[in-house]
Amino acid sequence: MKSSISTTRKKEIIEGFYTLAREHGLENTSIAKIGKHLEIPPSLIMHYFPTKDILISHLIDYILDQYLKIYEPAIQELKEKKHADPKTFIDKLFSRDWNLLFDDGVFYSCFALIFRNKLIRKEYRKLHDRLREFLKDLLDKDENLKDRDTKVLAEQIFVVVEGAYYYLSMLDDEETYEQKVLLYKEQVYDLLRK
Amino acid sequence: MKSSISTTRKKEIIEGFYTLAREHGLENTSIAKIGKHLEIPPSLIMHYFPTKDILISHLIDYILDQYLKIYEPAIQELKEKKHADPKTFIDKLFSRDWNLLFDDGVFYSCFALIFRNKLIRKEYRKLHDRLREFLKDLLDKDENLKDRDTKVLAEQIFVVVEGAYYYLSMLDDEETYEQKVLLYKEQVYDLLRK
DNA sequence: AAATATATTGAACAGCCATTCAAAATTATA
DNA sequence: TATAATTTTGAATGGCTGTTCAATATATTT
Repeated sequence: MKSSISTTRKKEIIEGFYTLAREHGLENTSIAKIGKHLEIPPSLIMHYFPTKDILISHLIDYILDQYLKIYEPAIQELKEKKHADPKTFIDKLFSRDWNLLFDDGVFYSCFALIFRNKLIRKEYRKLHDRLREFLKDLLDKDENLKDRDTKVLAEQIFVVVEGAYYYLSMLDDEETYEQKVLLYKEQVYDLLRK
Repeated sequence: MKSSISTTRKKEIIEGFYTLAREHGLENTSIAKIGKHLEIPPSLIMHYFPTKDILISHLIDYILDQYLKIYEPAIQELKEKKHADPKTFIDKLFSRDWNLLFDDGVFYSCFALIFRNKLIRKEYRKLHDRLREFLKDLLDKDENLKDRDTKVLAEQIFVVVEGAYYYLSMLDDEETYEQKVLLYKEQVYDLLRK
């Protein structure tokens, strides 16, 4: 129980930060605004996060954690089965409910920070490498792929997924969106059966 | 000649903005700082760009223009030839000198704005669609691809390219970088000969 | 040369920014 | 219950933000 107030307050602050960043953008979210949102003085935020840089780096931890959590159910589900069909996972990757859980705006705003902050860059890299490794493990369970280089394959799949979401986020038209998703999904399937 | 001072000043301001954004980040670049950098009062900047939003939207025009310019030599060169080898173009896409001409940090910072600004989103989309259309035209000149859906193919290629650069920007290690580039390039080649 | 339009200056603005600090309230420890 | 540690408050800071405005300088048109 010791110092659990501290823990929950920190969590509360980060989540408030995330909420406001999602609504008004990362660059428009100040410590004072977070304070007002949570009905606490800004000095309390500074008490737990001595500088804004530190606050931001914790926001990034939170975001990357959330990002990973989206994969988690699929990961869990598929770990239990001995041999799983990667297609189930691919479908999840491209399913709509994914994006509903996660705000790409904040994600890319934070991503833009990797170019001037080595630590943030490393954190992003670590996350992406972990996802690739998981997919590799998954592919290794598929007998059809047993003579394939699954590490390379996992990488190629994620490159398509990441490029897909990058481009998809520019689209306004629902119909076009769905149509492109199908296309990219097919592209990943092709990689699997190559 | 009429009102050419206005034109060059505007250009100067935008380029100064870009330079500072590249150095210190978009969110850390203020009108006052641009003024100091160019040795002009901030009010002169406001004279040409009435609000910061307008200034930013012009920066984005500039960036997307630059982005397109990277492709231009290749586009020009290949347009002249009647039937061109797409591989030459792909190689250019993955060549190192590309990134030297362009700052991904500013590009992705601006990209993050598409999520809360429909106009910016549209501009980004337009650029990416133009590049896809160009590549399609290029692929259409290749006889080996004459029974392929080149529009789809161009899209698939760019998805790999964009996903590749997204992931590559997280890497610190030069050697790993080069190795991944080869891998992604191979992935695009596979699409061509599929 | 006068009148008009454009370009540039510099000072000033309120409002927000991250951050500091000392004091108070609350909780845990002895 | 006294002491110590943690949590919370509220007021204050200087510096930076985008923006306004009236005045001046320079260039263009009449």
